Amino acid sequence: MNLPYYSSFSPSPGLAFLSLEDAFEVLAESSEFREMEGPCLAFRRAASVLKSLPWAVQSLGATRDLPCLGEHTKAVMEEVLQCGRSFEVEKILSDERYQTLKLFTSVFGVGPKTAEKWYRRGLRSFTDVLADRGIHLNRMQQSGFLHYGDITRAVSKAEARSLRNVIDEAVRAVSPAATLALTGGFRRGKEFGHDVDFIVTTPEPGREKSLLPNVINGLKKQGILLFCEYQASTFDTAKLPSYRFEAMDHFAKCFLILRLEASQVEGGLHCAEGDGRGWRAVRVDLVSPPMDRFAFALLGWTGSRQFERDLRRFARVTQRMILDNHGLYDKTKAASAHFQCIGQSGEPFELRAEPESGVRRIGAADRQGRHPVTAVSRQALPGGQ
DNA sequence: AGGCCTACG
DNA sequence: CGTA
DNA sequence: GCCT
Repeated sequence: MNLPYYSSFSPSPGLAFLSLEDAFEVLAESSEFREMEGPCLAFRRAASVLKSLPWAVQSLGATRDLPCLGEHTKAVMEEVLQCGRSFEVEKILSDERYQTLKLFTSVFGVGPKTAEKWYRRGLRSFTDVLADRGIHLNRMQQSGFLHYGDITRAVSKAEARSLRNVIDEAVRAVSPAATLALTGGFRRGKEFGHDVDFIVTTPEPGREKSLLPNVINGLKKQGILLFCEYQASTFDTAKLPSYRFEAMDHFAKCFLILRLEASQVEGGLHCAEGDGRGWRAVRVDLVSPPMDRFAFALLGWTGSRQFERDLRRFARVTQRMILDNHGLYDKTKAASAHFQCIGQSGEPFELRAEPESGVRRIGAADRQGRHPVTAVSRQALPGGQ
């Protein structure tokens, strides 16, 4: 069986052989910390290929026709398959620099560069960082440390459902006709996530501009807004109606940290042993596209990250199209410097690979393996649900 | 030899 | 630089 | 590091 190069298109129950997958994730992370972006991506793809398989790899021969697995990754696999461990991976895991950078980058707002900076200063623990007078934490990092325990703890499906109610109430107070959709990992059928993503849109044109700020204000008045970074949309039809592509930048969105009350969660909070607070902090993302862009936003925000990468590269290289969260553009039908946008005026768009390309149209759940659903169709559009 | 998703704050 |  |  031949898998397409764009590996995360494949079905993927992916329960077994976590150790192989984890081995590549460690190698990817290590590459990232050493600023080797190429190898990092290659190991991520290798991990993604393994995750996408519906069976457990038990011999090297079974990986013969798989993409993204080359000399190095196969050598690691042979080691793991034979003795259940890899010398290279264990060396990385025992490395002080790797351990420290892994710890630092687990903080919301701290990436590889900042982690590296702190490491070079000789800092090795959170205590070291917080005690260093020479370190200025930005707003995001302050929140990251303040809510570290809560933010790094998984969010349950029950907590996501409860948050849906909280957001829905705040949205409905602003625009009763608005549509709210749960996206991200929970839309892919996951039981746990690290945050909760929503798309909110209103049928009243132009209203989406004030929608999010008003929702944020509502949450603030409730006293449950712990962190908020709001990004206004740069979309402006009045300015450049004919230059759609360049005018299209980004939808309004916000990264939030919300206070979730235990009393509002069916079955209680997913919290630490002996936590008597009765609430926890949760990362929440809201994105608010104009209604005619709902489907593209949903496609872009349903993920996973590797799936989005593969899908966009596939659109560009194989289909000669450009895909982003706003639309799909046909490069071969470009008028001067601009592209024609596909799938406007409400008809469902399809980025459907033909059978000979070895790729099929799939649903959100297929992006990590569960029941089949139609990913992008009329049913996914507001009013169709 | 050159690319690796794309776009924001 | 960081977020998704 | 893997692919084109």
